[in-house]
Amino acid sequence: MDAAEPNTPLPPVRRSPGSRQGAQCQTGSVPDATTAPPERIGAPRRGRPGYDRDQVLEIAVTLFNEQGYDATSVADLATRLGLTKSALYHHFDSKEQLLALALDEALSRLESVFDEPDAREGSPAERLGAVLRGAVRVLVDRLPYVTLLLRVRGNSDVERAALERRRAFDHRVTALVVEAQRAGVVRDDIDGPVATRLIFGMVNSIVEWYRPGGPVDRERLAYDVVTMALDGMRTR
Amino acid sequence: MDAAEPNTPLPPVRRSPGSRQGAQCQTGSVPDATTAPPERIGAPRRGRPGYDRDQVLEIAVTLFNEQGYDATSVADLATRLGLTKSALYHHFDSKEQLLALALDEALSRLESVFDEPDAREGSPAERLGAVLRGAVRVLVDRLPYVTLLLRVRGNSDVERAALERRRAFDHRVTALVVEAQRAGVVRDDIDGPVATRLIFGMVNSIVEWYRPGGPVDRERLAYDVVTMALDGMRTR
DNA sequence: GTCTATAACGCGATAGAC
DNA sequence: GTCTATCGCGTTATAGAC
Repeated sequence: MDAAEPNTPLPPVRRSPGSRQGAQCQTGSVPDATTAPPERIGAPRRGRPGYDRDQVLEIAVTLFNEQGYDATSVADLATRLGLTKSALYHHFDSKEQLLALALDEALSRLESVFDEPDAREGSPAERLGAVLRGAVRVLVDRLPYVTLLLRVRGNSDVERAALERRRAFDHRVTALVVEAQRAGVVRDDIDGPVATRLIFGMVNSIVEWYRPGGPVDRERLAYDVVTMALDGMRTR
Repeated sequence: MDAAEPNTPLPPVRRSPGSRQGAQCQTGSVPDATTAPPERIGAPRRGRPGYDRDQVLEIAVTLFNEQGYDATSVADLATRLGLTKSALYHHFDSKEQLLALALDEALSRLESVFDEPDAREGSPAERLGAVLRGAVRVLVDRLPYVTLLLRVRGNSDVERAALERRRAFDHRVTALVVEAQRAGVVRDDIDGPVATRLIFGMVNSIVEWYRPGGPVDRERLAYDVVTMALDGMRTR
């Protein structure tokens, strides 16, 4: 392990519990979906704040992103949360479960993009635009989760399952691109799958530099990405 | 460290010595470019193939990409090369030096893109296109090196220096984009730096899926990337 | 002199006992 | 919760083979 960022100063952890956007529809298959009471972990026993499950998860994800999943020990996590390992293990089965929950959060959100009305109606190009816009919003709103997802390299069963699900998502977008090509609204001199991958490269790269609270507005970014993807950079 | 892959069963270690894929392509202007005698490491003493420095480096980089830099031990490397740790240490100062050499290789190649004639003459848009095309070629020709570079997160001085150099490269491209905007050949309704980052996202994502010897041709890819970056996906 | 092998050092982290 | 044994890591010392 290296000296990376020894002790980052506890980023703003706040998060509204009921902020699940996107028609849940039958995308279902979201195992936990904690819409229940915000149970406290690490109770206010000695003036400590106490976190709910979502907050614990988000802090874990942040740590995974900072140090890498492997390099993050459960002890690190416990320290950051101000409680003991055993307390953590009382609420979560394993470090890998935290990873699985985080990846599911990112994937569920991404998949729900297809359920939004704009993504289901209109021309292929319009639907493609809606999906891309939705994806950008998910990236921005769930930045640490998607960041973690995009760094997964398939080093375990959990990671491989996430990669598979991500691929399925990509395929759905590719199908949309190909459909748009057949409809004549998207150039067909570029291979559909290649074009789709390049677009995803563009969208996904957002996690590398976008920081909430920074100068770039979320909606502006979503618009710019779709515009650049569809219309390119050259003056039209 | 985690259980992920407890003890990977030593993947197919053998590798034919002369299997350097990807046209060697003397893109020129490569600083070190050991054009000297191909000194052998792990001499043919006992029927071992023997590698030159570049080959050792490439194998190291491949391992770093497969397992991660931290998770790759010098012993792993030695095993893969069919020699002992100390033999390795005779030729290289440290594991980190291997990393530094690899990152320098990637960065030097990328920087040299600006030196090519096409990148120095013509309109801003033309030069931008040339730089992007050159960058794609470097990515493809030096895939493992650039892959490693793009995964660097600044966990050590060597990594931070590489990040700094990479940022400098990005700034030069951003300047080109802004220049092209002022010249009126690039849309100015999108923030130049944002657009540049998105373009880089597109270009850099190539390392995630492109595989030499696959169905996608290098020159075709370079053309497609520049076309999509400048003209977008929509039918024109 | 050039290269490689055996052995071991020092350090950090992890795991188990208490 | 703290302490301690242990292990694996990058790295080095020394010396033998070409």
